[in-house]
Amino acid sequence: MGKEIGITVSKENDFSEWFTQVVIKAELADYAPVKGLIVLRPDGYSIWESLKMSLDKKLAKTGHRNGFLPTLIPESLLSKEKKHFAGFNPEVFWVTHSGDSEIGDRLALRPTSETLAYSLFSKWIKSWRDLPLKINFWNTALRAEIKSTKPFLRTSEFLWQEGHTVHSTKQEAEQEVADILEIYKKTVEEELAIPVITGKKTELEKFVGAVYTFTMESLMPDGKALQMGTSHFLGQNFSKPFDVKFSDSDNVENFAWQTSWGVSWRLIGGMIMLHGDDNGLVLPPRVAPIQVVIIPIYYSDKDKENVIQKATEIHDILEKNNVRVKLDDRDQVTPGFKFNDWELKGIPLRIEIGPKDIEKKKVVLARRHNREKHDQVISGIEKMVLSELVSIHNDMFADAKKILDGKTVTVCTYVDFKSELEKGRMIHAPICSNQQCEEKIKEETGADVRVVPENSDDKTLKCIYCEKQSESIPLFARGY
RNA sequence: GGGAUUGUGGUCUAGCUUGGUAUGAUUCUGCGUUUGGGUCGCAGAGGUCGUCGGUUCAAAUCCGGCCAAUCCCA
Repeated sequence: MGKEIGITVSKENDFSEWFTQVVIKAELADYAPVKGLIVLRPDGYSIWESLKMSLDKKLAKTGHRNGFLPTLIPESLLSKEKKHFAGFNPEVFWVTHSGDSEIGDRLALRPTSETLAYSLFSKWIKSWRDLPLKINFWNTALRAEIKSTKPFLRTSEFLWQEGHTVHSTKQEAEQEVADILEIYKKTVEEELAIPVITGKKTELEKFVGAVYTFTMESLMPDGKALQMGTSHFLGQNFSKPFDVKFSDSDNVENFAWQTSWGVSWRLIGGMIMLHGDDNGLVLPPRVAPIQVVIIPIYYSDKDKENVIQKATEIHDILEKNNVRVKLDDRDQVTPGFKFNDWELKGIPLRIEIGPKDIEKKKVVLARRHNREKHDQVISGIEKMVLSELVSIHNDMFADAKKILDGKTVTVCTYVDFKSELEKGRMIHAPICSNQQCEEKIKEETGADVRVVPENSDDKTLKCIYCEKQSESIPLFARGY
């Protein structure tokens, strides 16, 4: 019995259904009444808050400050940069009425804020002394997703941050784009234990309106790549139409150099897919809303008193050491039920304590991610728990890295390319400078260039599609 | 963009073919019993059958629109 309480399908056999069940049953999120929208529940939002805090700290250190932008953008403004607008237009939600009266210049629910932010930047910036301008916005973006929506991965409204910076020189802006990518990578690896591959997007896949786009990609267990964050060098593509100008020290007017970058709650989707198992969610310790759960075990009232007292002591000492800890003192369910319950919710570390343990002055520690149990003496437990949490994170990252590396291959022919793709691999394959080859490969196989890693230039091989001289060896995969 | 499937107490579900008082389990509340990997018993609570409309004396059931979810293909 109890089958219907937990996850009813295996991750391996029915990945898609598994993912949805974990999201709903671990109480991270639920469906909203409108297509493609989800509601974040406290455990889901708490993970987002952890990411936000971690990123905010790093961004503050590098001179960024947070601001807030409204959701509505007039069409006249949104369409000012034509390529950019054309790229987004099909998925824009439009507000056409205010009450019963029609709005002349209809309003877009922001798909992204470049146009709105930059129309203001042109007002705020006059001199080189006003630069660099580095603002970050924590908000949501709305993009109408007609088909195959998935909680956290593809939703019509999503939480994200969008950073926008303005610089007086091209070099400084390019440095910013690279620095942010590094910050993103660090955050994802250190908070979520997700290994990523960084590099550039191709012309075909870059952000419309950018000169170039940096990206970080990860591979999910079903063989599809997930874009985890992007950082765009915008050059002067927006400063010109939006008139973002500054006077330099010689009092000559120049167009500014700009960047924009963002990560979304997709990161949470990636974390669920990568680390979760057949028992449910597995949370990396640094973002877990609860890091340690204590399960008291007792038979008689007398035992109960002793056990609860000891469990409370442990709870208090852990709390004093800044561990997010919960004592599950529910009386109406059995310890066995609690084990399953907290495993479903992915709590990284469990402490079991019963009469037998108290006699021996120890407890049982159980790790969620590999389900290993071992005894631990009570004295000095706070130090042990803190180091366990670090070690759990490291193990989770190492396991994920092993999977990623094991699923990344290099091929030289189109035949091999297709067969490796069917096995759910990420593939390094040489390609020429002709964009049509890239397009054809995407059309015929569904795989696109996820990222062109640094130092992947190579002119000594043959393009897997046309067999002419290669330009680089980018990384291909099917994507989310 | 094309196709298929689904929607019944919080959750899973029977009933639908052949229209007539909505089935069971789980959950929840109370009491007792149990508690080291999803205890058991008794009593009680909980449903506009996704939604709007049509057919009919009568619709969860038949028909249509819409909404939502899932999967497959481009």
